[in-house]
Amino acid sequence: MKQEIARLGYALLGLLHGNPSSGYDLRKIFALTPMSTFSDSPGAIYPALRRLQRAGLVRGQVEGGSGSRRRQVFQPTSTGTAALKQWLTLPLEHEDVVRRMEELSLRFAFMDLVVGKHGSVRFLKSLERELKAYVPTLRRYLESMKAKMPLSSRLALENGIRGYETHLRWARAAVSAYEKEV
Amino acid sequence: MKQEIARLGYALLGLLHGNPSSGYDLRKIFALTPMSTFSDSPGAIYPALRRLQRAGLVRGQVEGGSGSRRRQVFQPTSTGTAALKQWLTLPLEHEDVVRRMEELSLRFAFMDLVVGKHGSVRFLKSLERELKAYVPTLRRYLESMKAKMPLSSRLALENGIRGYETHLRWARAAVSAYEKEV
DNA sequence: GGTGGCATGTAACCGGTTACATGATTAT
DNA sequence: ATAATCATGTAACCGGTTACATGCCACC
Repeated sequence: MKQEIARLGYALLGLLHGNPSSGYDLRKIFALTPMSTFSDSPGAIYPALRRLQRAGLVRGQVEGGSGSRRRQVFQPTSTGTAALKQWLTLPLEHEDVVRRMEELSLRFAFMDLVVGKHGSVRFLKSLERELKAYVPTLRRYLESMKAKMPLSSRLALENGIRGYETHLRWARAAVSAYEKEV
Repeated sequence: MKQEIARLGYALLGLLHGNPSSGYDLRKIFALTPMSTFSDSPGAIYPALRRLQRAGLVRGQVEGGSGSRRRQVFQPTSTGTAALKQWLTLPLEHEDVVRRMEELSLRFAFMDLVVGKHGSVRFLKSLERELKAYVPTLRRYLESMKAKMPLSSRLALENGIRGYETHLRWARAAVSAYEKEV
């Protein structure tokens, strides 16, 4: 019963939260908006919705009347919302920053609506803390290794580090944005 | 025979190029360097090496003498190097930037050694071209949607855009780095 | 003789990719 | 009528995750 939820599952839960949608609607989101990091393939989305439904995390209701392939609109159940909230409030760990930065971005996108401003700011501050620690270790690694690295490898690493530095600056700016707001 | 090669497969081919290593060596690279976006799990690496071997892309030779679990060092065959080169010189497409930016970074890291300065610069210029086109479309999307988006979603998108802007600035700086060099 | 590091492997499970397939409704 | 779009589905395949397992060697 307590099956794990995959990334796509959380993306769907987040999108459905406060926005009941059909599989087709969700596909269009993935196809036409910057959420296009996710695949809009039916082979990904419909099975994912079924899994969520079987796990009792979303409820679907068929719109209109006749026909075997009629539009079905999904929305999270209370357990679904709880699972989403639990995911959003998971403590941020070093590994998240190293290997799952995109997932963190996704989590943050849903925060306001589900866990509110406080949750969002708490998240940003722990992200800031992790990045503040991580960036210097990357810089040190680059310094100690660059003599032995080919230029493109060095530059690739530099690119990665700049990415993290950008995230860090962004996190600080985002905290200010919340402080300014209201 | 013409099986597709997964990302991990290319990562291994790239690391082995000019650097014959054992599975264990490769695991340590993934565990201890900024290549840690890849898993260092034996369940990922050893099967991947076997696949490459079966496909004739790497050749392994057992070091030392006795024992059933003796260190085995792999290196790319000429077909392996050809496959790597082919991957590295694949034309850069819009979809790569949208959905596979990390893969592009990985590709670039191996460029110098395999396709040389020319290949690296060509890659950077096409990356620059793609990003120069993509960033404004993201900015426009944000402008047109931000009124309807919760703050955290807006900020998450802003984060993504800044990431791409950073990549763009980096690509330009990287081209200069090549021009300055020799 | 026991701990820890070196070194390699396997198997169950699961989710995404790709490709194929169906059928209703709307627009030309 | 027929093409396009709405809308949902399935099945084979494949690779990564997780967990488990084996065995050698060095050192204390």
